[in-house]
Amino acid sequence: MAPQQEEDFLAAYDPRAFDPIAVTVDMVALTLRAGALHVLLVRRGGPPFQGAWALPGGFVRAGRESLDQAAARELAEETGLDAAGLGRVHLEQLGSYGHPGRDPRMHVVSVAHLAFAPDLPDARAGSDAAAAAWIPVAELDLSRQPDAPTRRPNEQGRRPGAHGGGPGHRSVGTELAFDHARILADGLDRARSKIEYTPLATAFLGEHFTISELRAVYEAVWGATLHAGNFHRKVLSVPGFVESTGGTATHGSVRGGPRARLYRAGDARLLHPALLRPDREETVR
Amino acid sequence: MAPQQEEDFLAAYDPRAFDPIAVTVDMVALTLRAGALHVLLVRRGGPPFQGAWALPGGFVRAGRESLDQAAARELAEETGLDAAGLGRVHLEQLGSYGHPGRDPRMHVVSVAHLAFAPDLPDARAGSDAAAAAWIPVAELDLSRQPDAPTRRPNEQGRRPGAHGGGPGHRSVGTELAFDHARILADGLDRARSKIEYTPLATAFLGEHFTISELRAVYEAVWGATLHAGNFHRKVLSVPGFVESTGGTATHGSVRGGPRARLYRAGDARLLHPALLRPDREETVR
DNA sequence: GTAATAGTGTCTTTAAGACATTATGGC
DNA sequence: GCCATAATGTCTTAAAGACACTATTAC
Repeated sequence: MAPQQEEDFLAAYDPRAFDPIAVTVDMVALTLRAGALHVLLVRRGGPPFQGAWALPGGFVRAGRESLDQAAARELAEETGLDAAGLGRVHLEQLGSYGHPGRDPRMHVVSVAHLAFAPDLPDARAGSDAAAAAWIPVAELDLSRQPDAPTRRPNEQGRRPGAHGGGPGHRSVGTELAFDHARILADGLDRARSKIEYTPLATAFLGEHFTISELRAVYEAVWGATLHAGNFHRKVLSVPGFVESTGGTATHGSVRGGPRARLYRAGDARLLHPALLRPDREETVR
Repeated sequence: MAPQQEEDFLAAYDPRAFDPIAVTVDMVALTLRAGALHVLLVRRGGPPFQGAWALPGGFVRAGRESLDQAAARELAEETGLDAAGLGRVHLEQLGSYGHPGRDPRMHVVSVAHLAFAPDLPDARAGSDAAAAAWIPVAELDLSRQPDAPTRRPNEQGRRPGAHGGGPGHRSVGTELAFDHARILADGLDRARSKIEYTPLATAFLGEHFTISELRAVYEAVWGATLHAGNFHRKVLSVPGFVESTGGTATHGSVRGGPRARLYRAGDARLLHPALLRPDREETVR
């Protein structure tokens, strides 16, 4: 911070000397239910965007918590998780969104976070009275500006009811408040690339899992089908990705087949070599 | 945002009802000078951390600019770049840092940004009276907590004068104010991985460059020496990374050799296949 | 001439992907 | 029996890395 800003700082001790900026955290919490990717949303009870879905979030408590702590607190409030439950959830910062017009009431800078959670019981209302629920990502309208894929928040909020250029055939009550469609889209992009280079796909599963369950995570997040045999060999060949528990599943698959062996997450923090998404050459340039 | 927070919002319209949180942007601006990576720093003129180096930055103007705009404005003020010059600089958001104790005066959330710039004239003082300068990264003391490499800001600021566990043999006046050592370290980590998957190493160079100059960027950012022949063939084999200008350099290298051909940045936004860093297996797990 | 560099060629090893094969279990 | 699945094997192709080699330029 530049030294002359001391003056600004002194002035800032008097909140009335500056227009305030509110700081919030918003959560993109993802989980897998019945093989489909779901995101935790709350229904807005008042204006603006009354009745629309929104990402859960809230104010950072000034002087009392860090951004990560605020995000963890919000997530716990909406999901009912305790500290032990939160320990099984992957939480990382996604990015900050601070366009002055993104909230019509005042300038709000939101620090978005991304969470990968195993399948949890139904969400409950948080400290507030809003209904929280896990919603399939595929049901949401995430149409965005065609020329700004995901490089960084360009912070152009979309108006409620304004339909974008995308195929809007399932946009009944599925538009998100504020710029939350963009935040969610950025979170999904991050999730898709994160599981390429890290073993965090295991954060969507229970402590013990089969290779097929792990493959289902990749298929849900990437929206692609993977070759079962090659995937199996690849996962086992990456050092530290998974380690065997020695056990096997109690049942075969729903449609039959041998009982799969069980694994747990290994100690690697990065995957070498990585599990690269198929067929990105076309969309990449 | 959850609906019950309407009340919070209404209250927030009166700044005195809440302890305020200040929102700033800080810049990690990197460039290459004489083959070494440099970062733009300002010398602090007043307490706290008087006399220490700090990242350039400043307050976000409430209601008047986005985070990216604030970051671009700060960078322009410190470097003297106009809009045209900024167009040749890569700018992206790095992450936000909001531990309540990171600034002793009040709770400040800083949205850090990362910039890759070609070699620029000497930095000048910004709108403030601080001296801004490009400092070799190798001269700075970036020792950090050994168990928290870079996963996300853990927001534990270091005390000035408190030496970490690293080899502190060049820490005379090279400690950064606030938590800026961590922010810079995170920026360097981001830069190191960003040039693996994107062609952004070209952002450190002029419009025309040779393959050797591009290799010098990778060597400076990664801190490793690369095989010249393999690097050359690899760069030319990645579609859209560079394209030939048809011209050649006017001189050979300082120590002799043929005149190198000139290239400019291609149209790819991601590199496929990527240019992976050598020898990461050991440090990775 | 000497030395260092630009650029290319060749070979080995590793990894990814397509496909086939065997065994197991649900129905 | 039927069929989908778990797990492994084989083959081809792509890519990375080690190394050699030629041509060119500064000094």
